[in-house]
Parts: sequence; C-alpha cells; structure tokens
Amino acid sequence: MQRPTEFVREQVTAVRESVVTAAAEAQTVPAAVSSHVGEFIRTQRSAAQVSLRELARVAGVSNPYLSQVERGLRKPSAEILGQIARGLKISAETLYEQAGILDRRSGTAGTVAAIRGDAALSERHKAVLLELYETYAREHAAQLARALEAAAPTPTPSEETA
Amino acid sequence: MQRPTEFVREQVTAVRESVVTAAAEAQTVPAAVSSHVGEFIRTQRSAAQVSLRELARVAGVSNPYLSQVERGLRKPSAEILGQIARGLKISAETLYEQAGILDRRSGTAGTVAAIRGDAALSERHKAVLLELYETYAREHAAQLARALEAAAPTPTPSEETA
DNA sequence: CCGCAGTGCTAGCTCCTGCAAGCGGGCTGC
DNA sequence: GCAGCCCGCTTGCAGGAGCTAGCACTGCGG
Repeated sequence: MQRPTEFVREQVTAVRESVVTAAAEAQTVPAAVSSHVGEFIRTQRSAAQVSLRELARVAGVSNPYLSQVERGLRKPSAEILGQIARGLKISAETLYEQAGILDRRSGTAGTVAAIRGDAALSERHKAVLLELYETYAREHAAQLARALEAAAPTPTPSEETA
Repeated sequence: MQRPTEFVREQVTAVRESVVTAAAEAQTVPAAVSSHVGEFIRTQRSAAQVSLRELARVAGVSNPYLSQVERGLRKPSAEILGQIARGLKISAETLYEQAGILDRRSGTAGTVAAIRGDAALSERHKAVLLELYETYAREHAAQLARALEAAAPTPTPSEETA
C-alpha cells in the first residue's frame, strides 16, 4: 500500500492551514447575480480573434441572432449556448454558469464536477482533493496576475533614463 | 406431449409475431427524443407521492404545462427545469442531465483528463493532484475489495459438508 | 470612381414555449 | 340525487426564441 509522498502530505497540510483564511476572503466577495453571458461570449470571441459571422457559422446559429445575444437583446436557450460553446471551443458549462443556468462552482466546472462524480473516490478524499484544487487554482491565477504585471512594466527611474 | 419440432415451430412463430408487433409499435411512436426528462419527472413525482397539480404549484409552473412536459409533448427550458427540480427537491443538474443539456460526468478517466486539461492549474500542481488522486483511488479500491471479501466468504470444506 | 468582400446590425416572419380557461372524470359528504 | 373538491388533460393564445432577407459601413484593389 503506497502512501502519499512527503511532498504531497506537506501540500495537503499547508492547504488545510490556509483554508480558514480563504474562507474569510470568500465571504467578502459579492455574489454575481445577473446574466452577462452575452458580454462573456463577445469577450471570448474577441480573444479568439474570430468575427461574429465566423463564430455564428462554426456554432451553427444565425449571425444576427448571435449579435443580439452578445448585446443582451435575446436570451439564448441552453441548446444554443451549447452550440456557441462548441464554436468557441470552451465547455458548455462555462456558458451555462455565465447565463445563470448552472450554479457557479469553485474552479473549472469540469474538473470539480469530475472529482465530485468520481465513484473511485470516497467522500472524504473528494473533499481533500477539491480543497487542494481550489487552492492551486487560486495560486495559479495570482501567478498569472504577477506575470502580467511584470510584462507591462510601470515607469521606473532606471527605465526613464534608458 | 407435444413433439419437439412442433413446439419449437410454435415458439419461433410466436417470436416472429411479437417482433412484428413491436416493430409496428415502434413505427407509431413519434420520433424518439434523446430526452427522457418527462418520464424522469413523473417517476420522481410519483415516488414523492405528489399530485401533478401540487408539484406544479410548488414549482411555480402551470399544471397543464407540467403535464405536457411529463408526457413528452413539450420541451421545457432550463429555467423551467430548474423550477421543477426545486419543486421535486432534487438538484437541477440531475434534470439537466436527463434533458441532455448537461453531460453526465463519470468515471476515473474523466477525472484524470479533467485535471490534465485544466487551464486553471500549473503543470506542477496537476502532477501533485494526479498523484494524490491515484493514491486515493487505489486506497478506495483496496477498501472495497476488503469489504467484498468480508461479505462473501469463499467456500471451505466444512461448508461443503454442511 | 467602381466593384468586391467582409463587418455587424435591422426588420419581419415562423414556430414553439408556457400560460389561462375550462373540460370530463372520480371521490366524498350531505 | 346534489354540490364541492381534487385529479390530469385539451384548447387557444401571447410573447419570445431563432431565422431569413437585406441594409449600411469599411477596407481594398483595379
């Protein structure tokens, strides 16, 4: 019977110690209520540098309708959201959450759902994995934020003289 | 005592007749929808011993509409499904899955793939989670194997003689 | 200048969802 | 017998989802 490595054990312990702090921070975050799925779709589409017509074509929906959805004039069904998600190459769950159809879960919907639904895990082990996952996801986001700050240097005396 | 050949012939004939009847019934059934959510809702409602009108009232939908949904005549939106789920005191995700809106998450492969493909994680964190996951899965399997052995003792000479 | 290709959007239309009004049936109490 | 209540279902309709046809605009090349 193999046991978790020392490294893994330390990670789990560190996570437990930081859970209280994380929970306190979560309490101060306001709950997102209304649907911003249209904005979200437009943001994702722009990030992918795809035209509205191209996305509509790939997703199999009409481009005027997609335009209306993006501008919040229409409320698409789950089926249409699924098609748009496929066109954007993102998970349908992501759009469902943005649309308020699905409750937002910590981290990426797919991973959390997979852990929760996995019959190969006991409930206790699921909880441990989910805590660790959430902490890692938060760390990763913080690292990305730092990297972005480093990539967009703020004016400094040495740089001004260069 | 019937002769084997006649008996066999009658059985084959009976099977043929039942196949024709089944095929005829299948032809009269409207195009099969991948969604069985209506049946599922009715089943859950019956199990809860709640009338259609009562569930409709609690769920906040019209009872004729709920009736149509249960009989597969209408395809409810995700919003209505959420209301019905609340009325039935089950998770909305359960009904979304039955309706084909949400993919059912299952199995070990799904969890591993989800962790590996999760953009919210760094590669190092993925490795940690995967190692922990494998260890837990092994542990769980070993526990199940032990429980099965205890529940189903293997035959022993003393038992054979009893 | 023109035509062409691409862009996102407007307007009118069809079809379907979800509802209200009401039906026929069964059961109970008077 | 009756009225009242509950049951699930039928019918007709309003409003919204999603579409087609087409518009105005931009950029490019001849």
